Amino acid sequence: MEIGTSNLVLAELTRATELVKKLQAHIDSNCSADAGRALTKEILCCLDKSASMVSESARSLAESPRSEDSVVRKDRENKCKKRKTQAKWTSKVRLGSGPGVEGPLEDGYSWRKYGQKEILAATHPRGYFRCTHLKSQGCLAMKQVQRSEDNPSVFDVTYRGTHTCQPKPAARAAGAAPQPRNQDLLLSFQTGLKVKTEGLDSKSPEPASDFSFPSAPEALTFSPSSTLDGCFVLGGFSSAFISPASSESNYFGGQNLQAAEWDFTEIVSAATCADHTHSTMFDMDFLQNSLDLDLDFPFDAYSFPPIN
DNA sequence: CGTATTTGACCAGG
DNA sequence: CCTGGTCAAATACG
Repeated sequence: MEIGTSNLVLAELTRATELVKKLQAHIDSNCSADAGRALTKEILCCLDKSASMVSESARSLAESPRSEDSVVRKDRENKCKKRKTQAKWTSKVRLGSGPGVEGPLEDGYSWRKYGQKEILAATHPRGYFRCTHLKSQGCLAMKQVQRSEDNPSVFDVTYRGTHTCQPKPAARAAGAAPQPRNQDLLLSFQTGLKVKTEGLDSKSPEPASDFSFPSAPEALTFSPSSTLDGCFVLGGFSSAFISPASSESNYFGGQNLQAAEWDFTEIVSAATCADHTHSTMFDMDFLQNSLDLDLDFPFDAYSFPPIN
């Protein structure tokens, strides 16, 4: 198995072990059944992730054992790279609108809508947005927004990519506090916060057009996660991925990124087996986010010289 | 008049 | 062939 994958699996197993210990402690001190259930869920998820990592790794090895193949494959991927790489979404956040506010919350960035699509399994269409500064600054951040099925005042927002754009100078009114940036949100996820403003107010009847996003300036509400303390172990992951991803020398660096790609895809998809209100997946998504920056970064983007 | 949104067409992947 | 994601022309907005 690949080194990176082993690390990931190891991290998951280690985490599962820790959780089992915790569960044992809970049982010994006959704590609440809820806490126990939460732990059990966590553990199962860990094991599930590990299992899928292992099976995916095995499959991958069987499919492309030789390097020539991967060269060919890479070539092909370059042709249809767009879909391939962009089909991966990174972080998911549930946002409710504030009282009296229609539409999703302002997250501190300016977005331009580039599409809307009726989704088969959803009653409400999905809106597609990309950063306004895509052209001016090559900012690749995107998001997709969908009104929740059960609670119309809640929006499921899925982010992809990291903002590389600078905050608009003009938009900074003198003395105004900086708005929360996406990175901050992600960091919050990392530290175990969850973003969920659901149920603040649902007085808003459906707007005439069932689905509209008049942007309204509104602060995000953060609530400390009530889930497990120290809910995620970053150790194995950071050694395997965070450092390379954050090291500039590894940009466009080579096949290891290719390999890392499916690792993360797998992880993220596996992470969705967790209750989506749980902060774990945000941690995962955070990692994916930083990697995606590498994979999706256009070579002509500002701030990075083209490769020779 | 420049910028943002809307919306049907188009395309890739499954 | 179906679906989700993106493009781009037309349109609306400030």
